[in-house]
Amino acid sequence: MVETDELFIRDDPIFVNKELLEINHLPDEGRIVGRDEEIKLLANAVNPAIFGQSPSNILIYGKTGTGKSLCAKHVSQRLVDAAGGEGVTAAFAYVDCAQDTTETQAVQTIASSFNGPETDVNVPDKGISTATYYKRLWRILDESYDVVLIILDEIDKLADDAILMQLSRAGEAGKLTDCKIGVVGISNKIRYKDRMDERVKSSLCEREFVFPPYDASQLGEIMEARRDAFREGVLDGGVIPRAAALAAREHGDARKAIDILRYAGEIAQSTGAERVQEGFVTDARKRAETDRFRELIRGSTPHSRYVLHALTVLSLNEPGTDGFRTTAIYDLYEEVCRQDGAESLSLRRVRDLLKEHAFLDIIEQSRHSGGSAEGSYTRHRLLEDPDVVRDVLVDEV
DNA sequence: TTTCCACGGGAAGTTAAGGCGG
DNA sequence: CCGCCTTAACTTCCCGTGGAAA
Repeated sequence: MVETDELFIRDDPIFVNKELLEINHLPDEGRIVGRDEEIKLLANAVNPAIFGQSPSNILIYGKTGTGKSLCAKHVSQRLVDAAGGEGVTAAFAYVDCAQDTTETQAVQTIASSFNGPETDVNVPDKGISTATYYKRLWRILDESYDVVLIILDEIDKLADDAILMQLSRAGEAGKLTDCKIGVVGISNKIRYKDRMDERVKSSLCEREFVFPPYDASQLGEIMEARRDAFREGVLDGGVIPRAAALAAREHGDARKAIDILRYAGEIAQSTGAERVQEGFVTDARKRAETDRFRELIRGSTPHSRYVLHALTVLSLNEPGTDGFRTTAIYDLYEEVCRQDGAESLSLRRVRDLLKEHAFLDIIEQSRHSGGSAEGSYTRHRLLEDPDVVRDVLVDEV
């Protein structure tokens, strides 16, 4: 036990184990809720690996917070353990493609995570060519493993398909002699497959799974499993059901549901309330949304925000419309620029900025055509709550 | 059918900022 | 510290698109 220092308050009146509500906290085995079927199917697809045979390559789709990464990691870990029991040396690597967007960065991450002290291969952080990273990766794999799984999370954030091509053909091309590779791609864009190279598509998508959003009762269970984060009896009975209902109605995103729960606790903390009350949930949701959105647009350029600002104003003025066309947004955008004393960018550039927002799922684009001499055009619809966007944009100045 | 029009987006070029070896 | 190279952000030019009107 750690010695207690009287100077600091150690008795948090609300939380006892707040880590349980942090985003990177992974539940233990058996605490994964409502994904039994998915886990079984995933396990089935990679099952050959425990005998040292090639596992199927997998593509997992599903919106954020549906447990994709969680299940992929969970199944991979169990596979590695099970294979060990059969005398097969297995391992898995996890790559967050949002962080390693280029081919080189991704290979580097894979190679260094498989590399151990027992190999005589050195994988430097940088300084060698992509081809060299591959060569070293193949050597590490052949020397140390019978079979490996490579999880590529947020695979749609990759700049190109090159690494998928390399990984999927490593065996055929004779780069690897002993080791087998299984690739687990994770994407939250259902349409990701459409723009994949045909050759990659056929080999990578041997098995596909779609993870549905969680429903209210599952979200409730997920939060219930983290009740230990709070001091006993502090959490009012209505809080979790209310948060679950709210989260299920909007997105079915477990991560957001847990965020809501944490913020509700923080609101109780900061207002000095003794208990976390059901009434805190609404505010907690708003804070969760605001924080998440702030994070999403953190580091974006001023003009990127002006464009968003323009679309937000339009959405607030005419709620319920199915979107606004590019030129309407551009006109208002120019106005926003003038108010801010900034020179406006070209229409061409604004089109690209809108596309970037669409990529981040901040807005949704749809093509339309028709009208006299109007040809085809794009409509843009804000996916976020306009009030949240406005709040973030306003105090971000 | 052809013409017309506003729009979409590819290609190539410019500029400023930042990292890197010497 | 300097020259060299890469990258991000943005522009300019221009061709393709698709339905309505001629």
